[in-house]
Amino acid sequence: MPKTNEDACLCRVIHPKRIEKASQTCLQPEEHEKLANLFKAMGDTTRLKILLALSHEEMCVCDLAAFLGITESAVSHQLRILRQLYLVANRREGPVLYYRLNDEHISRLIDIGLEHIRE
Amino acid sequence: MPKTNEDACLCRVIHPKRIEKASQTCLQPEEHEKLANLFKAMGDTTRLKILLALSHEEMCVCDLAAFLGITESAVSHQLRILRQLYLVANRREGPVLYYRLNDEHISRLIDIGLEHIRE
DNA sequence: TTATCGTCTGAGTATGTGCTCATATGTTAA
DNA sequence: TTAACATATGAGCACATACTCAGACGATAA
Repeated sequence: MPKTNEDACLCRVIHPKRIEKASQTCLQPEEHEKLANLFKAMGDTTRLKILLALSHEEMCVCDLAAFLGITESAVSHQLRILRQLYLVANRREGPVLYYRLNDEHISRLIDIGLEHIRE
Repeated sequence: MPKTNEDACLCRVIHPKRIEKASQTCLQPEEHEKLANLFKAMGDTTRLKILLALSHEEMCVCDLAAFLGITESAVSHQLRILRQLYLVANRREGPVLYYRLNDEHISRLIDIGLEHIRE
């Protein structure tokens, strides 16, 4: 059994020093949760389509529903999630709400994600 | 009712030109699915902790289980998902498998995600 | 005011998912 | 070979979630 590393534990192959080092990478619990929620929000095919659609031009709920082929209610539910996480923002023009990406981070995340899957 | 945009539809507030433009942002279905799966994989708190832990040094399943406080089985299940999406890679040393991040994209995604939530 | 339209929200439901447990696989040492 | 250990995998269950439907809310126009 290889115990080549001097920091290996005696009982099993556990490396206390590595675990200590790993614990330094921990985020604050709220930050960790927020970061996971950000990726989770982008990890749904419908929401990802919305983000891609908004990456070039703002659109209203009607547009998005017609584009995605789902009800406006479903779009609204998803937009709520994206709004709460500051992935999208909106602008009112009369009764119509126009949604857009909130900042540049979203497009950058998508670009890097695409780089990864195309590697 | 505002129909300020010349491309607004008559029936409702639907903008055909915007929808046409949005459809140009569509990815190939397999790519779209892969991209969503990538973000979905990073959107679970357990898997995100694993990725953060591996961001500085490789670790074996034992290490990760001890670090996360969950069973090795649970870790193995999550590592399988991360492996299949090429988020992590492993290296065998005797009976022990050491896991590491597969490439630089993962760290960059995490960094940009952190920028976003800290904005 | 009322009527209409765009959007939002709560309830209900079907599907997805992350864990535990038990077992299988694969490697090393005796 | 057998035994021990590290890891992987399948089944089952509890919980999360994305949709539809029905109705509410908010803005505009008559």
